[in-house]
Amino acid sequence: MTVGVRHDDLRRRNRAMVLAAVRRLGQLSRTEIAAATELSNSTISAISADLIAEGTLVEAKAPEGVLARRGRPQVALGLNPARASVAVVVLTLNQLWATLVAYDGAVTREETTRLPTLTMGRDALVGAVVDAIEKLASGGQPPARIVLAVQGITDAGGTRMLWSPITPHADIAFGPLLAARFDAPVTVQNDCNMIAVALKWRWPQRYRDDFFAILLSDGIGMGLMQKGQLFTGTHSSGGEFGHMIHRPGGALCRCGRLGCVEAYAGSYAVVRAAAGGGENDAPPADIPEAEIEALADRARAVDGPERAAFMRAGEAIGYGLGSLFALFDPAPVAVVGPGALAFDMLEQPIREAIAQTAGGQHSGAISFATEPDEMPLIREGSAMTALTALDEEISAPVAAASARREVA
Amino acid sequence: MTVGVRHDDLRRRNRAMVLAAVRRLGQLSRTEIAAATELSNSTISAISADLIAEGTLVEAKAPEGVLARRGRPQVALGLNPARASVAVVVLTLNQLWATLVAYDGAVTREETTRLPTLTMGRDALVGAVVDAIEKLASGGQPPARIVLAVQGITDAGGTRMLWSPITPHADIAFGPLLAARFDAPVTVQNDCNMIAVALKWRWPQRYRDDFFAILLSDGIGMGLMQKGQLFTGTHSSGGEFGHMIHRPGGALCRCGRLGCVEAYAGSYAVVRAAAGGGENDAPPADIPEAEIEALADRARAVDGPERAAFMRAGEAIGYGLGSLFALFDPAPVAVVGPGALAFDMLEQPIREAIAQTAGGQHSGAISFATEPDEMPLIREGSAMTALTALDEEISAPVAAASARREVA
DNA sequence: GCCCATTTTTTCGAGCCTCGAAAAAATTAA
DNA sequence: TTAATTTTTTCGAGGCTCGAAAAAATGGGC
Repeated sequence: MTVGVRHDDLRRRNRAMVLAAVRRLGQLSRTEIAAATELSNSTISAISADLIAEGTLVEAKAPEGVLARRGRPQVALGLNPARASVAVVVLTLNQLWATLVAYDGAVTREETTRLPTLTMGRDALVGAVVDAIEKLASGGQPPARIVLAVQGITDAGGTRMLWSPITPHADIAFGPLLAARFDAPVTVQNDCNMIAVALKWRWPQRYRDDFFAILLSDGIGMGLMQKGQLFTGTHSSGGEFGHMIHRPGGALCRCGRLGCVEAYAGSYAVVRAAAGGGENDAPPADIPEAEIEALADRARAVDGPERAAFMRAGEAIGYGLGSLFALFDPAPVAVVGPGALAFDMLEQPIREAIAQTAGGQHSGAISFATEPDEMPLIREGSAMTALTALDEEISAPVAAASARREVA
Repeated sequence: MTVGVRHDDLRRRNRAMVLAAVRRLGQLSRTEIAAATELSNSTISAISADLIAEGTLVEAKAPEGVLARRGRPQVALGLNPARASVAVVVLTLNQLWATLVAYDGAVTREETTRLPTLTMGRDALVGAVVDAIEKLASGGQPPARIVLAVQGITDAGGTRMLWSPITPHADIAFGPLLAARFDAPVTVQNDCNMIAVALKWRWPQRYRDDFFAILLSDGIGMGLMQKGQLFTGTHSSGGEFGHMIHRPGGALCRCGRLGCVEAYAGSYAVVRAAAGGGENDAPPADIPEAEIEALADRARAVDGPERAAFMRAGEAIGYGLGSLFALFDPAPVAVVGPGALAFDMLEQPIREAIAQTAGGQHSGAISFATEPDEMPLIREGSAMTALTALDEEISAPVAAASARREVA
């Protein structure tokens, strides 16, 4: 049950700390690493020598146009891009985005493929992912890790996609299938969780330990950072904000249930409501983005059913956030995805709704930021997820590394 | 930012592991501790010698009627009750429960005081807590730690009570006040969180890493264990399940807002609804338990407004749980407090409501257990919270301990 | 009763790891 | 060219854990 700390763990952890510092802060001298990790210079000297010998870190040549001070110049250490590479695949409705990322985080190769995800067979879908990764890796070193980001629900272990709106097929074990094919660890991740990870990397001062990332798109998703950790469910990717119940017995949701937040705030729900249809009408599928923008323009111009639809969407999101704040406490919110383009209409009803809830006590202090383009975030978050996992893996084999060094 | 692991941490952590193993599993021989912690016998020998020399552990004399095997008999180590004691104070409506607990977890002294919490002044309330602890500690060693459990919201740091239904006074800094008076660390904890802690200690196989403890009383509270850790908000004790919004603009809650779960499921809400009053009537205060039992009996006997009130309560709880499950995934639920006595009427509407939600996918697998008496759990959870914090504190001073040993 | 088998616990030396201090290295300023 | 300065490495000390061996403490069998 409770497991003691062995002696080898110490080195492993400190190696991990060094890698984490370099990954987060970029090129750092040994002295700077010592300051960041609070380890002694001698320890950093030893660890970085190991990491350089292994090819994990490299000494940067140019000290950059840094003003030359007196004394021995610092030599910056950086992640060795050639150390390994990771593959990121993002699967969305009718599209597949594949990216190869070097160990230092630089994007090496990118491919985008269109494919009919809603009508494809299960095996064809898996095959498409395999093909994409194969194409990425062709001619280069095989990826050391693979992250597949999907809309929908994944399992907490990251081995399978349990359900996704992009395909009628449920419970696809992408993890084992890809791992067997490419002989590398694979994790399947929820797209919104990757957005949250990316926000933290990209704007660490704004999105530090606690924040909500709400994806407003066809569906409604959420990624949540709590106490510096990505929040996940106990069995699944969790955080299904869009399927919290806003109005019991209310509007028909794409998931088949009634009254979910998404059934009011998903773009299909807005389109349905604006069209004046009953809230239990089957939701329209695959709405072109242009249609929604036209709807938003109309809503801004005229106080008609379109505007009412956006107001109802904002209200649903606001009440949902209020319940969320009752559980997690208020924190900054990032509104991501196409829906962010209509946030000017959503903000007021959202704030009004939150003010009606327990989370509204400090409603003035709740800050919203918008980011309409979600794809770069999903890819960046996935890449960082893969790379930090790789860092952990690289930190482990102390025995192997020191043995190799002795031989040399 | 990222901080490396120093060498001293190693011993400290392993000492903590040893204490945790003995606390969780009871009297253990050195060999058993080694097995539980996965540390070597030699390490356990060294650590336990230190802990015994400090007076933290003691060798148990009687090997109990354990069947005598061949070989050197194991000598069990246990927590030394005289090592320290902790004080637990539970503040509820009109009552104060104080308990002194020895280091091994045995209850040494208990006191219960009645007091008019709703009408008392702020200082009088603090004074009552001080008096209770003074009385507990009189004649013995001063408590090494104090835990104060209260209904309502506390801050995440455990220093203050932000809001409680038992008093009109908000934001009382019990922590600093008591700490200054008794020269010991103090934490202020939410009662439902303490229930969750207690459930985990008392039935570790049933309530392991993930479960919900729902307190059904005058108000509705929740304690939540997620991934083995007590869930708390980022700024407050969090998990205000009772104030998630069940029906936007719905029934008037004790908190002043409309449509909270508690406004349907708190006992005041059930009484109000059963009495046929409007759902926006001011909620009745301080309902005697007998009245509620009579209401429940009536509801069981006749299909009238009383039964409808319980059904509506169950529905609110069920929808709330459904939203909770959408975020955290389904997990076992413990229904604690007086409301558990009416759970026979609540279960069906709860299950029906959950089945209407995203969390209902596995609604058959969701298990409920009831525990009508919440006070023993609150006290036990508070005591274990104090004692495990003390264990951590005791694990730290390695340098001091070994220095002392050298002198001897 | 005595000796042996058996199991627990302690002791001891080896191997790592981190740290502080001192030495070495690599510059700029004078 | 030398002195000052800053970074990095080296070296020895001190801790910690571990495995193996020794010591301790008991029951079983003759």
